[in-house]
Amino acid sequence: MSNYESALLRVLEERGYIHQLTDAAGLDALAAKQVVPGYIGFDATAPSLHIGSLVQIMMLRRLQQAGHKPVVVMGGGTTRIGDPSGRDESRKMLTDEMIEANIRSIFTVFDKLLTFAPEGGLGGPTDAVMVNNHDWLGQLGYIELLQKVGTHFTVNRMLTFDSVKLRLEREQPMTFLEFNYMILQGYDFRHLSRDLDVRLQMGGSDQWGNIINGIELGRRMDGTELFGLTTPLLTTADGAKMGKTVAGAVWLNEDQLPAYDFWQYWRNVDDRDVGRFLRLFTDLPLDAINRLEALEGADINSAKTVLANEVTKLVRGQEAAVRAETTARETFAGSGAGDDLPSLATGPEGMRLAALLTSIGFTASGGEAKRKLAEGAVKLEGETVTDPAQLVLPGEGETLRLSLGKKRHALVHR
RNA sequence: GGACAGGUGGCCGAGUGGUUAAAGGCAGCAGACUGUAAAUCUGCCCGUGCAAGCGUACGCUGGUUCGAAUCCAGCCCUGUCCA
Repeated sequence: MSNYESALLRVLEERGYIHQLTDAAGLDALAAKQVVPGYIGFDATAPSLHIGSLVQIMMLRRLQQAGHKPVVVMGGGTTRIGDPSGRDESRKMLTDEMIEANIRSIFTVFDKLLTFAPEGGLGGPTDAVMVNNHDWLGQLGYIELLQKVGTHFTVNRMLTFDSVKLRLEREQPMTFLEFNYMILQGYDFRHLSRDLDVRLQMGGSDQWGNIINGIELGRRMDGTELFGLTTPLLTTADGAKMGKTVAGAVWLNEDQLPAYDFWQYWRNVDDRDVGRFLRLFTDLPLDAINRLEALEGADINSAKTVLANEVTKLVRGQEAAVRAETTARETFAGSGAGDDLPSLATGPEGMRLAALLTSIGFTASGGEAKRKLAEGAVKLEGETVTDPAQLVLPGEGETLRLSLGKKRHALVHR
């Protein structure tokens, strides 16, 4: 491994963030002598990012910790086009209002992990800022775009990019609109380099091509030297993409996924992922991580608890982490039930078991609820129950514990 | 604009007139085993109903037929080649 001079690259290297780097020596020298504003672009297609983006967010945090300036670029403009990378199908269009609302919602998570400049300003040299690429992309006229940016791209080269090649190979359609995405994203970097003196763009490994475009563009248009860095594609040890669970994506925002479920995701990671995730997603010092990672057999469970606590603390706050852990301990260790479990009121009439399972979100349909009951997967107050028509009516002030399988638990009250 | 190929359940992919709610695989859920892990084995995997059943579903719209994902016509969409 290289011996970096700058704190930034040392940390990123040690903790496993670096996959590809355009000019390691150049960036190292720069970061060692001055503040390097660096940016990562994020999509605004949903009201929350999920943990697939957490590596990037954490990387911005490291950047700031190392004394540099994080710039969060929200793709308000590019979201209107849709990144063709990694997907076969064109993306749905969102309205401007939806995109604005998404950006506001996503900001709340960044605000926990980064120290931002006061609203509207650039703040101190290492204060984070969030910008929206619609602000500059939206003003570009088509002719202007073609003249300024389009002349620096050759179709020959664009066709060699993975995002494009993949579509062509799979004989999937790619619209001209999407084909333009890389031009716009390249322009982002160039714009930011002039406007905010940004010198570094980071991103997932699928963004390599886009990042290179920006670097090229900066060099051709302004003669500026820009740097690019990508993170490894994060898969879990068994090869799946990170961030999918029972209920779908693992969202960062509290209103998309309760803290308890968020905590559980980390508590349940594969043994083999524990060390890597601790390095990437927590601020724990490396020697502490090495100790935790070395645990074997069932002991590694305590490392997973640490992981869950630390990540939840960062993303959801200290209080949420404590609540989630307490609930987990009471639920799994004892036969009790922590009060942070999802809960549901039956109303004074009570509810049939099958309907209850579905309303609480354990099953997607009444039919599935019945099948799970028949499989003996459902427990009420620790007793296996099988009758879908059974009426569940907790007494006044009483709380019943309903479980699907070993992991999913909920509280039912009147 | 022309020729050819194609559009099937979350994804991949069989199926070319009835026994097809549609093979198989992946993903997912549950059970057993465990450590809230992995691997393995087993079951489940459109909706609704206690059930018999009913309702939806194979790009869209019509048609042929007792009966269509399967045949016919028109349309829409995609790809490849040609202009």
